[in-house]
Amino acid sequence: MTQKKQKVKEQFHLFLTKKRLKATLQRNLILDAFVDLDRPTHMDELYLILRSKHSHIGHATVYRALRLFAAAGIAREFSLGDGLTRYELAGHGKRHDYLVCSDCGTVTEFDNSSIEERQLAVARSMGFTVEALKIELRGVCSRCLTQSG
Amino acid sequence: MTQKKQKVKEQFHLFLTKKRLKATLQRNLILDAFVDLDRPTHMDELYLILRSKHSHIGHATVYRALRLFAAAGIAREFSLGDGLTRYELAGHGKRHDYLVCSDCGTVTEFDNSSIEERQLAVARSMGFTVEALKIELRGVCSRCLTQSG
DNA sequence: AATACAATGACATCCACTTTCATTGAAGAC
DNA sequence: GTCTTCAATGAAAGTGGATGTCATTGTATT
Repeated sequence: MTQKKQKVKEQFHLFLTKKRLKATLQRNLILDAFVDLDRPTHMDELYLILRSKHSHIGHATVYRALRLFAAAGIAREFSLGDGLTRYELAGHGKRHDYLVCSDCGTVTEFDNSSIEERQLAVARSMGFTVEALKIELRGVCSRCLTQSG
Repeated sequence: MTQKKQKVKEQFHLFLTKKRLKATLQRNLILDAFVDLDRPTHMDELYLILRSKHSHIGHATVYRALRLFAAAGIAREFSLGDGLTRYELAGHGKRHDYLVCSDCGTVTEFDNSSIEERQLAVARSMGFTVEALKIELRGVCSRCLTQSG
């Protein structure tokens, strides 16, 4: 188990204890799958991964677990406009720069700090107090480009 | 009627003629309301505006009209992750920079052309072929800040 | 005016997500 | 270790935004 995973699991169990909630088998399995995947995902993807190994997990439980992870500060909830609620491991800072492949649908993150500084400056000059910033690029990732070409 | 509105209506009727579709009373009313509002909106907002004056419009018709506007190139469809499909007048270029007020929910656009080139350069350096770019800032707009302070 | 067929709107359906509720199971009490 | 409490689970029902269905209405061409 990686150090990062260890830390996330500790954080989650601390949260459960604090709120007098229970550490169930399902929650552990879902958290493992979520951390192991290590990229932004959504309920259905996790559900399929989990069902392939453990057939006794309901989809409502996966939904509830993901919301719980968000409440625990382990995950961040976001959306890309395709109707699915997505989750990513928190702790990447406040940055939310996504590359969404319009071919395979995979979401990857990238770092764009120099540009964000200027974005924020423009917004502030309009009297807007910025709380969150999201940059979303849609296109074709290098893997899909190679395969189709 | 503004020049812009005139132009949009002409474009729409050209589209209808080309596709052998019909210019109905409802479509005209919906287009008028959409252009007059002059900011990004969604079905329900338009529906309420329209119903307050013309009780003979069904919500399915508003949905269909908005999709038609998008097909005609008059409107652009987008989402902000709140489950609503939003539409804005097209023709602002390919840029989609939104300021979303977390207090009043109003969406305003801002122009950020100097930054686009750098965004694209970063993505391309990762082997990503960019098709669309969306920047979304959440925060409190100057009007809400003044009212609450 | 007559004809053809797109558009409308009430209603049903879809889909992602949430809630309900009877049952199961985790964790503290003893 | 057993008991007790009450949160968690999962199957099924419910929500809400968006879309499909279909009989009827309305537009535009003949």
